[in-house]
Amino acid sequence: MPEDIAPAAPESPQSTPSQPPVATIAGIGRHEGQSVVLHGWLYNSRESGKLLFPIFRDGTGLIQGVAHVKSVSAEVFETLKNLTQESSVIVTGKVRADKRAPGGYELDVENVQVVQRVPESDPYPITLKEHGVDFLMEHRHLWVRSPRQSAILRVRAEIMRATAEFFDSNGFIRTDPPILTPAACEGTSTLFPVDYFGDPAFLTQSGQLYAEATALALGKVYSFGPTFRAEKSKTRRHLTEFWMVEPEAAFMDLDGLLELSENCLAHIVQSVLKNRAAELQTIGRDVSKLEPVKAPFPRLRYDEAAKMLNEAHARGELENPFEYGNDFGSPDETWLSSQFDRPVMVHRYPADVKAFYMEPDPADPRFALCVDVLAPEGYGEVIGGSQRVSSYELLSSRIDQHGLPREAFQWYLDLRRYGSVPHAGFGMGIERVVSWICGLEHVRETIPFARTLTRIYP
RNA sequence: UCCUCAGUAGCUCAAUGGCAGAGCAUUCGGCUGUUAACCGAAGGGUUGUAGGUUCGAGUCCUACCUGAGGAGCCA
Repeated sequence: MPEDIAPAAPESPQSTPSQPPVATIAGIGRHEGQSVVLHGWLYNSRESGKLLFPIFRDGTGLIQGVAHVKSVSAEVFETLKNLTQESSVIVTGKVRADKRAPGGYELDVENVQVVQRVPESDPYPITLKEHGVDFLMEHRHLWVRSPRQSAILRVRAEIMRATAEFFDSNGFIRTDPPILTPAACEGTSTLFPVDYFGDPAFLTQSGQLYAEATALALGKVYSFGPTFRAEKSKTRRHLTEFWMVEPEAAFMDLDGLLELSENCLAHIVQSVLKNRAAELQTIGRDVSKLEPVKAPFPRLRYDEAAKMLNEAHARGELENPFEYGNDFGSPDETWLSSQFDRPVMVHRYPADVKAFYMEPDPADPRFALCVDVLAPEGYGEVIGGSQRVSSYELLSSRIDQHGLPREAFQWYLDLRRYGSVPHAGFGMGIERVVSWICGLEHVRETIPFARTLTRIYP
């Protein structure tokens, strides 16, 4: 139970003629030499005899405070000396530039008001020392306060903002699909079932089919939301709940889709480099690996990629031989994506290993007009897309061949009955993009609260 | 679903089949520029669970539970 709840915050924590202005740590340089008020938490505290060094965080950054026994009142000194990690505070102090400070500034503390004090009997569980994955994920609601995790979430927000900006400024209209759906779009084994007033329903695993419908209404559309897959995957690239962006455009062919993919990814990466440089530094990301990510991206036919994989295996760089005709395995993707300094676009896979809705290549129907975009440094697939089957007859027979429930796809077949056109789209997994741009080991750190095969708490 | 590894103090980890240990965190004391501060002291344990082998099991064996990494599948 929280204790020491302070009375209501000051009537006007904002600036008044007699009170210093409320500042953020990120913007504190604008107040050099002035007194400011910070709203935040005690991140850590060091002391050296009669000198105290409380470090505060406010969500925008960290700043070290300095308080000497003779520079503040006895009451303030005692309060600071006994303050516990992650106690919430309202601090007043004077901003001073200091070369010793990592952020360039220190705060000479003048006053501190404790909003809620963390009791010693139940200290904040996450210390500044090392912790294991299980412990951190069990305390994810607190782990997000750490500087590195906060920085990752800021980069995620920028990636989402830049993604929306890209599509909005290129004539795409956002049309979000339903999350509750009556049937699978690719197969039923990986769906989360829900009870819909007594009828079976599922959480969506892709908004694509609905995006195709709105694309034929509005021309160019995109959806942006959560999707759910009950795959029993335990890898650094998988979540059971993840966010996907799915653009879909009428009259677009595979070539147009390749251009759209590379322009979208390049815009996102360059936006993060421009707007979140400080966060990338906090995370420790080598930005020289991101700077080359500009259009055009290298393009490989499936056949060329397969040849490269075979040669790599012959040189001993890949353990297992690649069997022509199969989809690429995870190690294959990792190797391929490590060969380039920017994402590589692999297109025209064998139709047999790809989804039922993909248009066959008219030049050679054994191949599908599809593309996988593989992020560099071994991060692998971040985008999967295709030109869609536009013929009613072909789509209808494909649905039967794949054993899909015909009734559930009547509305989807309608799109080929009434003014069918060539159209194309892709799906981009936001968490994989965040993981790549931040240079992370695992996607579980890219989303505020990850849902994985073994975890649904907190 | 399969393969591999792990589970000991709040956390991170030690302990040859033979007395249950350290660092951090917490508490107490010291230190006027510390950068995961440092120095001294104290408290803190049903060694994941259930069986088995043994004079003796944290350690060996069996089953189960939980987690991690990987495969397949995918974004």
